[in-house]
Amino acid sequence: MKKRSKDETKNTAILQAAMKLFPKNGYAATSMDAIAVAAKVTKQTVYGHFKSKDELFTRMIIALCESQPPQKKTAGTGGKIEDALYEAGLNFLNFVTSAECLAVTRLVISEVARHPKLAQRYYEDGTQRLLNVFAAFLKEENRLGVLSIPDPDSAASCFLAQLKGKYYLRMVLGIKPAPTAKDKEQNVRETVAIFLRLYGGDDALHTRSKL
Amino acid sequence: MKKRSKDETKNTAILQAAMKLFPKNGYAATSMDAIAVAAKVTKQTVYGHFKSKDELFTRMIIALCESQPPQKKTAGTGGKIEDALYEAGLNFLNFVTSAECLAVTRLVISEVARHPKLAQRYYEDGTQRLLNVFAAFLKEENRLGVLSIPDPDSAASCFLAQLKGKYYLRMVLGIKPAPTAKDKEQNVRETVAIFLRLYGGDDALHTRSKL
DNA sequence: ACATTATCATACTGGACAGTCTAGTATTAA
DNA sequence: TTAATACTAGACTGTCCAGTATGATAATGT
Repeated sequence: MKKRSKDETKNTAILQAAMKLFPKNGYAATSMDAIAVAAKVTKQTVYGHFKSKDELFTRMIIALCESQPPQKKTAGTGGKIEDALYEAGLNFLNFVTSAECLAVTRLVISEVARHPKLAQRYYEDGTQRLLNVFAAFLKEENRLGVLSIPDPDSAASCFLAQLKGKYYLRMVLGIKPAPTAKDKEQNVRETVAIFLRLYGGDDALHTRSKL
Repeated sequence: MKKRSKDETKNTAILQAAMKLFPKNGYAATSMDAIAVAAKVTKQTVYGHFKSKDELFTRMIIALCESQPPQKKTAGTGGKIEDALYEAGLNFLNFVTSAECLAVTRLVISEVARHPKLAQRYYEDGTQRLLNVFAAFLKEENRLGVLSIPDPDSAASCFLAQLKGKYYLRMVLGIKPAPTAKDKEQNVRETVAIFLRLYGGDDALHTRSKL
């Protein structure tokens, strides 16, 4: 059997072109020709690597999901719990409201009817995972005695809900004026304050010990 | 000047066909022919009433915005504030997670890039307005002495954020299993509890006086 | 009554685009 | 070296669809 393997670099070039064009223009308005051009490849090659537009779209979204960096844990590093929550919250908010993330989110939402499994996957690999990471952080703080939250999963959900609540839908809908960096910081501060009022308990507990 | 006016019933038939088909299939996948058929009208007539697909789409969304029923006020009707919040919250949540509302939301989101003004309008006539109504409700309760919330707008935003936080994105993305009616009720109860812990102050205040 | 215009019915145009085909060149496993 | 396969280049097919054209009929304001 003589078999030449397909060029991996072309494959990723095609995927990357798709990652650029689909979120920018939407599924229908992105042509396979345009993707081929952007990937500097012939249309034939595109069809050699992906058997249809639909498959390319699907694999592109999956690749995006898998390329999401794992959120770093910051539990138990000393310092005030407020600061840790603030940092985690700001990271989260900045991530989900970044232009790229918003574009992909809109894309996935627009294809919910035709690609329900993709939406499911996107949610699990995105929102769900971040929720779990944050809940794990809270549990760790619980264990360290810094916090004492009866239901960390629920609290995590509450925190992230509050965080996104104010600006997320606005930004998905592209409402102007867009919130500034200061707006977001303010939002995170308020959210942390609310969270601590709800779950912080005694003020003396808010500073984490090293052990 | 002799002028025959266009048939109003045809106009609304076309709009209604558009309201049915666009949210169901999306902009690109809804053809003007299909709309004409659904409206029991010729394509010519469609173009007689709306000069392009784009205009029909735009007017359809605007008509939807305008047809949204004003949320009823329930301030100062006696009974516990918890119950009033619960009722308002459940109404809100059921409304925004109804199949029709979700479909339109997805549609507007999918067209953000091409119709930014429409998204703006949709937000203002939808979310924004409900937010204002709820804030007005809180202010009224403030005035009646039932609540004493320093910043009712912020509190309203907080309440609705918390309400949507848990299930809204899930439902926009069509994540299965979909939350049941009981799930939603539970969610509203939790949200009311959180709200009252944050803003309720003294427990004695939670029962509203008739005056 | 009459002219204007809405509506119907149906055919047509022009463009976009998914996917295929052909034919030639380059690469690489055996 | 050689046979298979990837890739290039570009033409081609078939379909879908927005929007127009034609030509006839029906409604309506004057």
